[in-house]
Amino acid sequence: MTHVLVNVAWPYANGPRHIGHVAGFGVPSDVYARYERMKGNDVLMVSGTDEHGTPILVEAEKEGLSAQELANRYNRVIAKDLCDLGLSYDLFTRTTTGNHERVVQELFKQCLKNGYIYKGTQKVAISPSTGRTLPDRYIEGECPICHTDGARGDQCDACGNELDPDELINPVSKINGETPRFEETEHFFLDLPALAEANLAWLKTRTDWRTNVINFSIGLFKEVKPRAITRDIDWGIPVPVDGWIDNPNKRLYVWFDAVIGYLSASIEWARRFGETPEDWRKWWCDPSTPGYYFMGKDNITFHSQIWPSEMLGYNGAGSKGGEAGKLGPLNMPEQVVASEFMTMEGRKFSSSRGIVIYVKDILARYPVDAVRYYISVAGPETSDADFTWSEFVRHNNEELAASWGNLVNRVANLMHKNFGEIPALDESKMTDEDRALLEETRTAFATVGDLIERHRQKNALTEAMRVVGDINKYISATEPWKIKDDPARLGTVLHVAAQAVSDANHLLAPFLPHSAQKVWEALGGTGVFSPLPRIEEVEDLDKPGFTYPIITGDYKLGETVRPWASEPIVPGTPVAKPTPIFAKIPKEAVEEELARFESELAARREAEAQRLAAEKAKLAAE
RNA sequence: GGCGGGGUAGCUCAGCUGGUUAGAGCGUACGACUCAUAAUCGUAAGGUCAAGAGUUCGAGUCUCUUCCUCGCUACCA
Repeated sequence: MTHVLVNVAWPYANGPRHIGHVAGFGVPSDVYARYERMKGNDVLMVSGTDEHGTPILVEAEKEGLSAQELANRYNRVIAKDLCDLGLSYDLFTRTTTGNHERVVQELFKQCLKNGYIYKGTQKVAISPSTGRTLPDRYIEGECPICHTDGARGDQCDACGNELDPDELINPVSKINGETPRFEETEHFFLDLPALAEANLAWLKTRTDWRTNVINFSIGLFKEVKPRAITRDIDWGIPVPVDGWIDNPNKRLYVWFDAVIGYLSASIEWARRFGETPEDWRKWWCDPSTPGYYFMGKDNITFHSQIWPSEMLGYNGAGSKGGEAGKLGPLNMPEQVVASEFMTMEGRKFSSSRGIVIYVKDILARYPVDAVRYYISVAGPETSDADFTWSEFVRHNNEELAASWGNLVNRVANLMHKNFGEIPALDESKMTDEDRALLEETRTAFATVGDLIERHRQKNALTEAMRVVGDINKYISATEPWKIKDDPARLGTVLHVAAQAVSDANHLLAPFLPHSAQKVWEALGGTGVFSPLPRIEEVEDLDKPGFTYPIITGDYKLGETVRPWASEPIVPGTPVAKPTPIFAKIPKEAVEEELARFESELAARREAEAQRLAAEKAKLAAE
C-alpha cells in the first residue's frame, strides 16, 4: 500500500466549532494521517467547510449578512481553529469554490444520464415571506395524534410518532412564526432504490468496521426511498439542467453537494499542488487505494448510503447499469470511521443553551496538546464520552506532565549534568534489564501501530503510555544517580533510557505533534520532527477575485516526517539543560471553568426567557 | 414508536472469535527513593461483571425476558 486517502467530515459554517466536533472528526483523522505518513505511505488528507443549506441562510439573516458573507466569516474562523489544533490537512477548502461547483455538477449530470437521478414532484412547505423551502424541522405545531403542542414537522417528541409537516394542526415556522404554505413542486430525486442492491452488497463486504457503525449502516437498507436532491432555495449550487440552471430559486440539496467535497477537494489539491492536475486519481481511481472517512455518528447515513450511492450512480454500477463518468470509476470507501458523541459535564452539547466549549476558547487558555491528549485518551471513540474539566486537568497533570514530561526532563537532566551530551552505549556493561526495555520499545511500534490501523486510538495511546511508565520504572530500578563512580555503566543506562524516550516520542508523535517537536529538541535533535499545518490565502482557481484561506502543509517522510520506527540516538549529541515541556494546570482552573460554565448557562437561560417574553408580548399585541 | 449503543472495583474505562484465582489508570492506605515539574517506584484494601432464566463440561463473554441509561430517527460531528 502506498497511497492512503483520509477524508474528514466537513464542518458546517454556520458558527464556530466546539470540542465535540473536533473530537468526532478532527483529532482522530489527524492521528491516523500522521501515523500513515510516518509508516511511509503517501497520504492525501482533505476537508473544508460545508457552506450551503438553509441553516446558513437563517443564521445570515439573524446576523444581517448575506449567506456568502456569513460563510466567509465562519470558514475563516473554522480554518484557523483546525489549523491551531495542528490538524495536518493537505487541503482544507470550502464548498463555495468554482472547482467544487463544477465537480458537483459533473456528478449530477452523469447520474442523470445513467438514470439514477430523475424528475418528480414533492409536496413541500414553503415560507410565504421568502419563497424558500422550509425544512421539516423548522416547522412546529400541534400533534394530530396526541394533541401536544410543539411537535416538530418530522416527529412528535411527546408521543414519538413520525409525522408529515402538513398533518400538523396550526403549523408555524420556527424561524419567524409565519404559517407555511404546502405546495407540490418539481424536484430531482436520487433513485436510491435502484442503487440499494449494489450499495448493500458493498457494505456486506466490509469487515472490521465498528459494530454499531456497520449495524446502523446495514439497517438503513430495510426501507429505501428515493430522496429529493433539489430544494426551493436561492443559496446553493445551480441545478445543471436546461430550464433549471438559470432558475434562481432552485438549488441542489446541501448534502448532495457536501459529500462530493471529498472528491472536489482532492481535485483542487491536485490542481494546486499535484505533479499534474490529474494526480488526485492515485487516491480515487486505483482500487488498491483505501479511503477512510472520519466523522461523528450522525453522519453515518450520508457516508454509508448517500455518498456511496452517488458514486455507484456516477460509476453506472446500480441496477439500471450505465457507464462511469470522466472522473471515474470512483473508489468506494474502505471504512466509515464514525465516532460517538461527546457530552459536556454530563449534558449534551448545545450552542444555543450555552453547553459548549469552543475550540478557540479552550486553545486560548490551555496548551493544544493537552486538548489533543484529552480527546485521544478520553474521547467518544466507540461510546459516548463526557468532557469534564476535572478530568481534563487530571489527564494533563498526572499523565502528560508528571509521567511523560517529567520523564523527558529527568533523563535529559541526568545526561546534561553527567555528560553534557548523549553518552555512548558500552555493550559490555549491558544487562538483561537494558535489553528488555529496548526490546519493549521496539516492539511497541507494531503494537501501537496495529491499534491505530484498526482505529482503536484510545487503546493505542494507552499502550504508548504504558511504555512511558515502564521507562520510569527502569530508571527507578537502575538508579543512575547512585552509579556516578562507574561512568561506563552510567552512560549505558542513560543511553538506554534516552533511546527509550526517543522511541516513546515517536510513538506519541501522531497524538502530540507539538510537544513531540520539543522532546526531540530536548534530546539534542534539530530540524522538524513533526510538521504543523499552515494557513495560506489563495485565489479561487475558477472564480477570479474570490479569495479564501486554505490549510495545507509539507509532510514528507524523510524531510519533515520521521519514520514509524526506533531511530538510533547519536552519542556525542549535545544535551542542554532541559526546560519543562508540559506545564501543570492549576487545580483552581477546574473551579474557574465550572463557574464560567454555570454563568454562561444562566446567561443563555435568561436571554432565552427574555426572547420568549418578547414574543409573547408581540403575539398579545397582535 | 422504530433502530442502535451502553450498564464491569469509590471514579473513568479495557476485557477479540466463551476456558485456569476478572484487568488498567486515577482515588485511598502504608512504605521506598531523591536524578526530575513535591515528580517517580513498590505493596495493600476494594467487584455476587444491572436483574432473572436458558444453552454449555465451563459465560462478564452466546440466546431470551425485564429494568435503567444514552443516542439516532434523514439538513446538530
